[in-house]
Parts: sequence; structure tokens; C-alpha cells
Amino acid sequence: MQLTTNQQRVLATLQQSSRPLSAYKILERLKSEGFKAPTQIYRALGCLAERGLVHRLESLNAYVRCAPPSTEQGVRAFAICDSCGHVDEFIVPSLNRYLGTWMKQNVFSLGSSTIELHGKCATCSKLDRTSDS
Amino acid sequence: MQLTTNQQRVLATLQQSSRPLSAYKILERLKSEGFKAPTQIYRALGCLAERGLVHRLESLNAYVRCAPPSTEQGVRAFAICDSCGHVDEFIVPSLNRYLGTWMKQNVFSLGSSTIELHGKCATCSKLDRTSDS
DNA sequence: CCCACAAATGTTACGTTATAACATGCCAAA
DNA sequence: TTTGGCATGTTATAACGTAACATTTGTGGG
Repeated sequence: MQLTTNQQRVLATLQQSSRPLSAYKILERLKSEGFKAPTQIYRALGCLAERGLVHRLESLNAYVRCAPPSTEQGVRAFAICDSCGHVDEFIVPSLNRYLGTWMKQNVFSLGSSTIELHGKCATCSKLDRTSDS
Repeated sequence: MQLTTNQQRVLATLQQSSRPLSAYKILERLKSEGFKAPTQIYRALGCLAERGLVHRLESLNAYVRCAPPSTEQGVRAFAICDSCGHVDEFIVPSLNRYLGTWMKQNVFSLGSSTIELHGKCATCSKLDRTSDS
């Protein structure tokens, strides 16, 4: 199914941003296009998330455009630069292999996972070093 | 340093609970002991978190008592049962080994990590199976 | 003993994030 | 053209979190 216009606008807003946006930030940016209430944003975000087009970063209460569902086996993870806000998405190839030991011992049937790493991206780390005294 | 009485009360509340509690849930339970405002709870939670006695589950906006800082090398992870709310804490022995490939390639200097798995614990999985038609 | 200072606590107010509940508009199939 | 579904709009409120300032408490120095 196609995206509705509201969904397209929300998706475009996220896509144009270099960092995650909260629902209310998105709302601000879309006020000029007639959006008025958070519900509208949350609804769109909900649909986009279902399709795997956006992802909510739990540790930021914010949303990012993300890679479409890939064939690659594994679990999504996000590396978030606390300096510049840049988010890098990658796949943890097999969570099972690493956590599998634990999960088998503990018989936990995995539904979904939240893996968010905070730190500094390459660019910001470099800046730090060059500005050292 | 010792815990203050407020911190002790908040910690005890979490300890007595079989599942994570939001700050406001904790507040409700402590109203009878004179707590009146969320600030009081958040302050206590802040201190307790600094000492590694409680942990905030980002995906739930809730807090759990957690194991004291261990000597074991690794990163904390949490397995959350979406049916009964039970939370199991464990250590991912070396995030570096698994994500290290990615982190080296991308030069990301890790600060903190959020790893939260959602699914069903053993007990709840069993219940499902026995209630199958 | 009393003051002064610091730390913890209390209190009020507000900011941010999210959802519930209901109204309206829009389009497509009968 | 009516009806039924679904996207959208609107209002209100719930849930989560923090800033700023007042008050209390406890401790060491005069």
C-alpha cells in the first residue's frame, strides 16, 4: 500500500533531518503545512514504524528514518553520537549466537529488541582531539 | 556513603515489586509515607542510579532494582517479559567482540549502552502452551 | 549554646511526551 | 446515491520529567 500524504510528510521531515526528531519537533516543522495536533504526528509515525520505515529511539524519545527491512539476518542496533546527534544503524548479525546461551538457559522467547549505543562518532572524536590543549 | 531515608524508601519499593515501576507508580505507593511530588522520587532515583542500584528501562519508562556493579566484564542487558512484567538482568560478556567489528570500522567510542529484550519468560510461555486449544 | 553553612527535603509550577475519545471529510463499492 | 470504511481533524487529558525556589535538618566553629 502507498503512504498517505501525512505519512509522506512526516517521513520526509525525518529524512531531511541529520538527527532524530521528537514527535513535537516534527509537529513544529509541519505546522506550516497545516498540522495542528500531536495525534496527527503519532498516527503517521505509528504506520511508518509498522512498515519499518522509521524507528523510535527509546533512549531519546525520538524518531529516525531507518533502513527498510533487509534480508540480512539479525537485529537492528543504533549507534547514537551524543555530540552531534548522528545516528548510525547497523545489524547485529546474530544476537542468538551471543545471547543464545543465556536465552536457552532461561527459555526466553524473544519478541523485539532495543539496542542503542551512546558515545561519540568518528568526526566528533577527532574534533575533541584537535581541540585538546 | 549511606542512603538517605527517601532513597531507602524508593529502593525498598522497587525491591518489593515483582515488576518495573514508573516514577509515578512509586510516588503513589509512597504517598502514604508523606511523599507528595514527583521531584522527590526522581531525585532518589537519580542517586540510586548513580550508585548502580536501580536501572531505568528506556523502553518502559520504568525503573527496576538491579544487581550491584559486578566485577564481571561486560555490558548490562535486560530481558523483559511482556506478559508478566518480570525482568531478568544479565551481562553481555563482551559487546566489543560482537559489535567490535562495526565499532572499529566506524570508530565509535562507546559511552553507555541500552540493551532491552522484549518477549516471554519461561513461565508465561508454558502457560500459553497449556491453555492452547 | 548559637550561628553559619551545607545537604537533604519539600513545594509549586511548568515543560515534554503520548493517547483517548469523538467529529468530520473523502472515496469507493453496492 | 447511499453506505461503510478509513484517513484526518480536533479537543482534552494522561503520563513522564525537570526547574526554581523555600524550608528543614544536622554538623562543625565561634
